[in-house]
Amino acid sequence: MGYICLMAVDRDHVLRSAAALLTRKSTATMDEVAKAAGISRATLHRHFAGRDALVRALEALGIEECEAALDAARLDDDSAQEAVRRFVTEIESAAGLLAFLYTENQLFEGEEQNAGWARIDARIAALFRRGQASGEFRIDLTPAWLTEALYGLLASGAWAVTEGRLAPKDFTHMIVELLLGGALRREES
Amino acid sequence: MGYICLMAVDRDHVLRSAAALLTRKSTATMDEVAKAAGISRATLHRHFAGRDALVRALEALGIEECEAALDAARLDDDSAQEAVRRFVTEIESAAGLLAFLYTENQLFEGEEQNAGWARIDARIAALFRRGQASGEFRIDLTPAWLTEALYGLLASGAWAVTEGRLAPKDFTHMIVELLLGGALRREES
DNA sequence: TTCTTGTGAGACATGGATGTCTCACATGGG
DNA sequence: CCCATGTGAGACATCCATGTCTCACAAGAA
Repeated sequence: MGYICLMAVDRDHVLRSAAALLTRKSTATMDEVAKAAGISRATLHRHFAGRDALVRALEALGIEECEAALDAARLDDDSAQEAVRRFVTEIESAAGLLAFLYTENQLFEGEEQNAGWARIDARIAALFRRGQASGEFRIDLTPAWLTEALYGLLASGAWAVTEGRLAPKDFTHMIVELLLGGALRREES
Repeated sequence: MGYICLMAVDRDHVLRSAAALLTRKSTATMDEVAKAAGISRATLHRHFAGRDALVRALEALGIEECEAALDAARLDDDSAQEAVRRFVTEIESAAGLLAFLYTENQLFEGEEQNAGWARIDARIAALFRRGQASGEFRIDLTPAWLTEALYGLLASGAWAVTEGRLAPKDFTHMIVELLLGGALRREES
């Protein structure tokens, strides 16, 4: 009975399809999500009890990918600047999902959010703090704000790509360069 | 008969209340919007034919405030850098509304968007282009991306403020400094 | 006062998304 | 072959936001 594996594969495929669709149209119907995954609404419902469960699962997936990217980026190696660069590179494929979850979180309002985000926030903020401590980053921009700004830029970048205003290949460069270097020209050092 | 004026005042008040509410909870019900404005749902309906009309009116208000901020910022005066600073200062009070409209626009999908945004995009992009031409701004970040990033940072800043992660008084500084200077420390010039 | 006007409250129908159910079918193993 | 399992299609009830309507009330003008 390999059905457990089969279920898992299908579930993941459904999740990926849903993420791809909801990135483009955050209000997509369960019917549309099902069609996008190539399954019927009934089967979709067998995997996820309801829309809420689906969003929660997507949130878990987003957190998972985010933490995987943080791990892969080796935040404690060499300079904080390079670590940021690596992280954005690693997170690129999940940026659309992040953008969806970023706005979705806005309307959770009262409810407590998944603890995973707090962990992720802490790791990213710690990275910026390390950069400040080492003298790489300026200290008048708080780590919390830099973290928030990074999310915002990732979302902006993901949307700009889906709407064709930004070439996918420029995604990482545009985000990292703006976040780290800003728009002003540097004096040649 | 001063009723026209009275209507206009009420309508504006309703619009402001709706903007404030929808900034915090973008899925708020017509009922909630009415309560937030201190009127009944029936009266709200007398001002705006439906939710769609309300959102359109908010869009028009956002465009109006945005263009007013662009005018007030005198984009063609002195350095592009200072013009950006002035613009962010001017737009601060409308940033929440902008953030709401920014995400709302994501789900317009097929429909053509209000031409006002194209005008605004063009003016902001032109500002960044001027900065590049004058040598103030680096040329590897496209004006279109800088414009997009500015929107993203304004939205991130507005949300961070409403959720208490950013002090309102730091709003302009955090956004402008990150956008223009980036996170890296500058060598003292 | 009387009439007009805007409003609030509520009833009511509508539409759309959702959740649940049944049933027929296809596939794959025994 | 026969049975079990997962699936698709569709019917169905339900919920919720929305849009429309009526009616009574309060405030202001004539």
